Amino acid sequence: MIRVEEMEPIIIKNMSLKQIADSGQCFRWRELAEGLYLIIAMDRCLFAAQAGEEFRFSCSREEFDRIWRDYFDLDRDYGAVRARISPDDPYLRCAAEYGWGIRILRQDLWEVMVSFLISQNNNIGRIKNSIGGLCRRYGKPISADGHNLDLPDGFRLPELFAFPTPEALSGASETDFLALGLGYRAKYLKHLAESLSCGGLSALRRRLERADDGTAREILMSYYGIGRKVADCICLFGLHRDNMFPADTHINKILAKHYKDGFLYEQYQDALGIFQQYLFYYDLKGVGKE
DNA sequence: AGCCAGGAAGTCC
DNA sequence: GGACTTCATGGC
Repeated sequence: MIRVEEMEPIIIKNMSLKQIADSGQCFRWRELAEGLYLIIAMDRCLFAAQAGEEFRFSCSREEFDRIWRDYFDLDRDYGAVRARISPDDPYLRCAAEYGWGIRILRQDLWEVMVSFLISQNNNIGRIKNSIGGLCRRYGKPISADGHNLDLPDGFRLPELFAFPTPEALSGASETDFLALGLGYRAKYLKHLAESLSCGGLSALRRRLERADDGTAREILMSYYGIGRKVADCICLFGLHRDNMFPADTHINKILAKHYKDGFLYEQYQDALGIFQQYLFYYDLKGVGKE
């Protein structure tokens, strides 16, 4: 068993590493062992171990408070959010109870854009493979030095790579992306990487930050290959706009089946994205059917 | 073999 | 504005 013991263990409620890893919002977490995850984000790596509400992290306390507390969205009380679900909404209550440990991570905007561009009409396993390939080919190596890990004999850590920059990806061709299994999305990524290279990403970020939700969606949809659903995913997962409610095949199926009389969009304002994740995960795991 | 996967663009009307 | 088709590709 691998031991992670740099920090004193801390207690976190309403968080399940396994549920987050399986929730389809991030595609690069890796389960190294039961309850132990390797997380790469923001050009850093982190080893995280969970036993009940007790968590151990491989970074210093200072780094955790400065970087990862925000990444895990720990300043939001998800228990209070769940308590807002209407008593007359039994399906969402069940979904939220099932996915009690899901949180909306504060991920890097560019990584989210690329990830959900690739996600369209695709399955999560293949999305993970494609993104993993992109990082191996075009991402900068990351070191796990400084992380205090007690590794069992013979255990070898995988090579770690940062998510590739727009500039790194714009150097690749559509054929290169096809070889990584991107399919027809290869040309979308080629366009996106080129238009956001050389300062384009920073400019976009600034525009999005001062745009309202509708405008942010429109800006994102103006890019080749980004439609309504992907734009909403980028707003939710890349900009942490918790009132966005991306409707994919799972959500549409749920709405048609269990919400023929409507969904409480107004009442659930500014928590819609979290509730969407509960519903998505519930259906993804096959619990919510029938 | 056909259908599905965290859909979007193109092409009709 | 819709409805319908096409787009890659692996898994079941």
